[in-house]
This record gives sequence, C-alpha cells and structure tokens, in this order.
Amino acid sequence: MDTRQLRAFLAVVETGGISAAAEQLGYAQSSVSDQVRTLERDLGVPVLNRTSVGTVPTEAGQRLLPYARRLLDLDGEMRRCVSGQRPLLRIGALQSLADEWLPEVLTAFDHGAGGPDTADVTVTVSSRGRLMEELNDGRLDAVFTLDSGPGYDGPSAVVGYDRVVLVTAPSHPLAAIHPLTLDDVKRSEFLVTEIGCIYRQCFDEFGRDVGPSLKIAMITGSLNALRRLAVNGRGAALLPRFSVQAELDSGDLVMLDLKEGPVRLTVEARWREGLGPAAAPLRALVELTQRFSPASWAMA
Amino acid sequence: MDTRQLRAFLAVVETGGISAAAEQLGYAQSSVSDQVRTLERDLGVPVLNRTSVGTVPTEAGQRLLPYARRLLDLDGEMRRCVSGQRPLLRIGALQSLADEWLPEVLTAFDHGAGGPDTADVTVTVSSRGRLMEELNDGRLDAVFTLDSGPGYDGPSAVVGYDRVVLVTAPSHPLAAIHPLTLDDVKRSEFLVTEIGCIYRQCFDEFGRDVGPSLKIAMITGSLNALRRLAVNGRGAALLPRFSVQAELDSGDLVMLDLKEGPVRLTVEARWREGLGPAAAPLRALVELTQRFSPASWAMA
DNA sequence: CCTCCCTATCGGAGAAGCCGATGGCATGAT
DNA sequence: ATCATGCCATCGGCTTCTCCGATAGGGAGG
Repeated sequence: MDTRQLRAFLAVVETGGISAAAEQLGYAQSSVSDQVRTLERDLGVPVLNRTSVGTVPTEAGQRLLPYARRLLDLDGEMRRCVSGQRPLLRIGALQSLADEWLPEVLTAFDHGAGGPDTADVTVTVSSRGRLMEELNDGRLDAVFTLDSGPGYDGPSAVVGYDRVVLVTAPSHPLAAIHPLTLDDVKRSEFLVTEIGCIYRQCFDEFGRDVGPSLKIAMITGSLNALRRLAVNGRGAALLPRFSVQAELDSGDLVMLDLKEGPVRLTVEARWREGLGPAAAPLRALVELTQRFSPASWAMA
Repeated sequence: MDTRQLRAFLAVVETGGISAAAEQLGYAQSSVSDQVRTLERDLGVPVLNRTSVGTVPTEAGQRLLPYARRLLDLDGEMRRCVSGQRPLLRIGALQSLADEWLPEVLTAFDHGAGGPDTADVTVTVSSRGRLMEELNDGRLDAVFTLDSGPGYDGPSAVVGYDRVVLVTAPSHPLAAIHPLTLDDVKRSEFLVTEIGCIYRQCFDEFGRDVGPSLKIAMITGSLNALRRLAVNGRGAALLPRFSVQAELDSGDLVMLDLKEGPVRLTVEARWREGLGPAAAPLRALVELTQRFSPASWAMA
C-alpha cells in the first residue's frame, strides 16, 4: 500500500469530494478516483459513499481516518529522523500568547535553555476551538491555551496564571478616579476583540456583571491594534496583564483601580501522547515555559 | 512510499542480506535490490552498507528500523480495524505459564470474562530473553514472565506470586525423610531443565546454596517430560508450584520438607504503549489474570 | 589464482499510475 | 417538465514503475 492512497483518501474526506481533493493534491479527478478505488480494493472494504453532491466516508472509512492520519504522521516523523534532521515540534497557541510570550520562550529554547534535546518548532496561531481540533487530529503536537474548558483527556500541565486587567491611557478620565466604581465604568467606552476570542469571552462575563449598558467602542481582531488604541486614549480595554506589561511599566497604560470582576486566567499546555523523538524536546519546552512566566505571572 | 519497500528493508536487515531477503519474500534478488534502492532514493539517505558478504544497515538504516516496524504494525492494525475484525493481541509467555495457567485464563477471556472488549489472541512461547526482545521490537504486544529482571521501563503489573518447590514421587527415598536436610538432598539426583530456562536459573541459585556436589540426573527442554520423570520416581525436581499443583493434589508428587532455598517467583505482565484498539482487551486480560491466580498462588 | 557468494545493472514484459474526455446521475433552478 | 450544474465512474492512451532473468563486478577464503 502506498501513502499516496492514504493522502488521497484524507484529502477527499477533508474537502468533502473527490474533485476538490484532486484539485488540492494537484491530480486529475480520475486519478484520485483511481487511488481511492485502489485503496478500497487493497483493504477489501469500501471507504467512501459516493453521491452526486459529494462524498462521505463509510463506517469503515471513519475507522480508517485516524489510522491514515497516524500513518502519515509516522511517515513524516520517520523521514525527519532518518535523514538526521532535528525532530519537528508543531505547537499551536492563542494569538496573545504567540505574540507576547512565546517569542521569548522559543528564543531561550533555541539558545539551548531547552536542554540538549532541541527540535524545530512551528507555531500555529488560531482560536481555542481550532487548536483543540488540530491537536486531536494530530496536526499539532501541543497547544498553549488560556482557561481551556473540559473535553480533553490527554496529558496537560499548568504553565502559569495571569489575570485580566482593565487598562486605559493615563490621560483617560477613568484613570483619575480613585476608587473606581462600576457606575463610572458603565459610562465609558470599551475596546473589545471579535466574538470568539477568549478575551472577548472574558469581556462578556465581565460585562454581564457590569450590566448591559456598557458602550463598545470598537471591535478588532488584532490585540496589538487594540492595545495601541488604548494607549492613544481611545477607551478602556480588558486584556490579560502579560500582554500589556510593557505598557504598564513604561506608563503608556495604567491599570484601573476596580475591584470587581478581575478574571483569572490559567495558561495551560496540552499535548498528544506518542510523540516519538519530539517528546523530550516538548517536555523541556513545557518546563521552560513554567520557569518563564513573565513578571506579571503573579496571581496564584 | 510503499509498504513493500519497508518490508523489503526489514527482511534484508533481519536476514542479513538482499538475496536471503528476496528468497524469504518470494522476490527475485534484483527486485529487492531495486526496492531498497527506491527506498533510499525516496528517503534521500543510504540505509544499507553493501558488502560482498552481506548487508548491514547504515546509521540512518538503524534509525529507520524502529519506524519501519511501527509503520508495518500500524498498517496491520489498520487493516484489522477497518475490515471490522476484532483487534489482535499478540502475547508471549514462558512455557510453564503457557502450559499450566494461560489456557484457563484465555478460555475465561474468550467466554466473556474479559469484558465487552474482546480480541483475537495469539500466544508465543519463548524464553524470557527472546520474549523481551520481541516485546521491545513490537512483534509482541504483551508478555507474561517470571521474576523478570530490570531493563524494561514500559508499563507492567504484578499478576501474582508463586514459589519454587522441590518435588519427588511419594515413593522416592527423599520423601520419607522428615525433616529433610541439605545433606540428604546433596546425595540425591536432580531433574533440571536446559540452561537458559528460568527454572534452571532457580536451580542454579538453589544449587549454589546446597553446594557443587549436586547430582544432575537429566537435562530436558520439556517441563512436562520433567514432571513425568519425577512422577516416575526418577529424581527430585525444582519446579514452580503452580505447574505441579495437580500432581500434588492427586498424590503423584509430594513436596519435600526442606526449609532452605525456596525461591519466590513473581509473575509479571509487561506490555507496550500505544496499543490502539488492543489496549482495552489487554487491560481486561491483565485484570483477569490477576483474579485468576491458581490456588497455589499463595505466597505474598 | 580460482571459486564462491553477494550485490548492482541491464533490457524487456507486464502492471500500475496518471491524464483528458466522455457519460451517468442526482440536485436545483427555470 | 426541462435544463443546467456539479459530482463521480469509466475508458483509451501514454508514461512510469515493478518485477524478472541474465549478466557483470567485487571481495573473502581456500
């Protein structure tokens, strides 16, 4: 059996059709049809239900799916190992962690702080849902997330804790009020990220406590843009402390003096079992992350 | 890449040559040569050092070896699972365990005592060393051994305990002596198994305590033959109690009344990680073995 | 130096892979 | 009802791969 057939099958299932898979793989449609048929002849079982509108894996095809992924994964790992390359560690992270925290960790890791076992690291930035999906599919080896809910039974470790803080520019009216009350906050404008972002979820929790009358100034997908808007006095922003630590230190932003609603964040690492040669570097990386919590990582 | 190439490579390494591998696989010699060359072109690295006397894997080939085995294993597991067959559980055991204990356990397992997850079970009988080798190579999924030494860091569980006992026919002169002393034993003949067998090792330990003057009556590879020789009054035998429990119960053999040197035996299960669908049946089987200790399994 | 055994290479026959084109089939719009 | 659309299977062809038998090279040992 050839791995091409597994790749073809996988592409068909992922794209939902033979034609789409053929285009994705750079084959003619008839070739992919042939490949799947060869695979079915080899296995002795049909793996696809063909319809005129697309293609759906049969029950046997669904059983095949995880094996196909594992085999292709193992094939790639084998090629890396045999050709003497360093193992590949595919990690995923939320944007904020990838922006503000991972770069320093990975720099230290590359400089040998990860121990003698090093690896080539790729970082995929995505939402929490997609990260977990790709981890379960085997497309990622490990993910770093915040406050990840249940539904994962693989190995994991808490990397550190942080909290969500309400920040504004020092010149913002809210910054002058001590102590700040919820009523003051209600009258202000908020900078929030798009729906689905984890900080947006924090905001929504926070907002529910404060009440529905919160004014929303802007919705944006970039934490960095949001932060700069806050620096420019455009409004208050609810952000994890580690992502604005530099601005707090330099005085570009101030933390508002509000007791209510500080949301605690747990930074967690989750990874797959059976990583092969990438297991040792990952272990080193996770230990490194635990030692590498930023100064603001204070909230136990 | 085709699994045929991996099979060819594996056969070459195991047989020590391309010609021998070709014969084993049913190919022409030139075909296997081609297959290995194709594999090397695909991987970009030579995997075999060819000499005029045979073939040895290169460094890259040695790295390839475990991956080739794992890939072929996974391929087989995939075929089983996809075609809807029950998972295959390849277990190995020492001859005594396979003869006297495993049959009842496996019968109960097949009759559903292993829980809802069942599997097709193959049993390989071999020496402890070979069993561990095949377990590490992935040719076996689990092994049952006695007093297995260190050098294994995978998962394991103690199944039960037994002891080595010195037995003779009731008519044997030693059986009439109470209490028995080491001097009495020294003057008797012993039935022992071949070198390398674990009971032979027990005997050697025992013998060292007793002294070098022990007379050895016979060396045989079959525990059953040895047991019958003892029943026929041919001498004393040092055997695990569970393997002679039936003869002790029926009175065909008696346990000698000697305090010194009873060797304790630990029956241990060891298995591989990453068993896939065979993991649940194996867990059930191990739990079953722990509940299934024979009556003689008394020595804690 | 000769023999033996091992492996690489070559040429040819057969099989398999891939492609473009064609046709069947279900769906959804007109 | 009819037509258009998008999907997949099939077919004939070309190319590539696979496998084989035969042959040649090369080191080990007598």
